[in-house]
Amino acid sequence: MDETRDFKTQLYEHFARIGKALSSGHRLELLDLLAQGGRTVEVLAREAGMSVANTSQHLQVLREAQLVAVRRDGQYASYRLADEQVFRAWQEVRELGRARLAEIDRTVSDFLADRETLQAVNAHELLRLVREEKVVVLDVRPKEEYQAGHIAGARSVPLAELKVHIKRLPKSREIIAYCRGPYCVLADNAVAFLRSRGYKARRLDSGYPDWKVQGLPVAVS
Amino acid sequence: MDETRDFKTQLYEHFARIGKALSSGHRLELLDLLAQGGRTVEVLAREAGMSVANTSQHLQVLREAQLVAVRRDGQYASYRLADEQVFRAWQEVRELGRARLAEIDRTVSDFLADRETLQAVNAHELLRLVREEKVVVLDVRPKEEYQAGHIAGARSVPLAELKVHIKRLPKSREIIAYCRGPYCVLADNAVAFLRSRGYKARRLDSGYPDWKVQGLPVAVS
DNA sequence: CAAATATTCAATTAACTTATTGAATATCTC
DNA sequence: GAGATATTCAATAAGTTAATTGAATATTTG
Repeated sequence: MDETRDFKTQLYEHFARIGKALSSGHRLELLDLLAQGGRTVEVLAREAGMSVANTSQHLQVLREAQLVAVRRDGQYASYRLADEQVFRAWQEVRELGRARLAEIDRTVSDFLADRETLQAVNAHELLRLVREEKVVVLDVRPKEEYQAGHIAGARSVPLAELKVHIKRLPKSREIIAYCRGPYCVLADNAVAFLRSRGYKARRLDSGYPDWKVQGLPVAVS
Repeated sequence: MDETRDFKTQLYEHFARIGKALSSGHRLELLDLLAQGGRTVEVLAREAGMSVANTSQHLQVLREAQLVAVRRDGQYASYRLADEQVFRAWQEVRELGRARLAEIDRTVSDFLADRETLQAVNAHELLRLVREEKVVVLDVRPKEEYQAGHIAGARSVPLAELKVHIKRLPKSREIIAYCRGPYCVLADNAVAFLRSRGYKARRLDSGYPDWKVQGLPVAVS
């Protein structure tokens, strides 16, 4: 029965390829960006603060583990998540980290001192508030990410445009901002700005990909 | 805003600690064993075919990532999964591998040529069959694992005892065998043996931890 | 077809991970 | 308290991974 041992070793070694792909901070950041929609190498490199060559190499690793797919588009290579299950695996790792690694909470509250006062709304509460027309929902990600997919009924107001757009927001209704995910700071900044101007505002506790993967209503344009 | 970059880098680096813990075949095998219940270092080493020192080192890595917890018990150190979420993360990695890595299917069908003919039952079908009292359910894992927790209504018949126990099984009802997980071969062997003796038998397509994590009825004794 | 742009590849270096070995520690048993 | 057992630790050697650099390739634009 030593064949059984070889079989097991080989099998777990295969699964470990997935783990290896998830074992670098840079690669997780790339996956998290790709969860918002496809992107070129250069854009990914800029957004993740890495060199293009290094980004390309990490993308090769993700591609070998079949977590991302690439489509050549003229002179650009456009990468995207291979499928939604890849996001779910990253989400599971993220939630496990949040639950078990105290350092994560510490890092977050060092950087975002007022995270606790934010009273973030969860996805199901938000769905109810939207249905009852009690809130205005703002997608504060870059416009291209909104166009690639957004929460049904949300308006696109990239953080940079919020200062201008604010005049068109009602003070009578609460405003809910969301962005890429629970650790994305765009929504925190939006909420802080809105509150400083006397608006009632909170953030969604997760992000667009989390909303989508739960099967909640989305729109594309 | 370079502080934001540092914050992100640090945060993703923390999450990558979880990925790193999942990036070795040996460690995944240890987690999969621990999902059946707590075990000592020596037992883990024997079951995973590793040296005790090496097993201990891998367990330290898992412990630093907070995926396992240890309790000293006299001269033994007993390791267990830190919580059920750890199993879910491993399960997600496992399912992602199954869905995306063709090598996994190939490795399985090379070793278990008749996997396809097995017509495995899924958890919800099994639950229905049990409720309707249409089947006999056999837990073919070692007795200690049955005692640490098993599917409600299942009988403990470790594979080695099946030859003796077979006399007490009805030919009129179908027999469903299950073991540690979808890649555990104990249930395959049990089904092959039962069929060779003229019994109607199938296996559960997953294992005890998968059943439990779905919230289906379990028993302990 | 030359120049510009986007991406990948290959080579290098530094840093990290793994398995092995043997020693150290800690608990139990007599 | 001596001997046995279980686990961890420390040191080593071999193997792997990461970031950087500069060159190679491939596509578009003029």
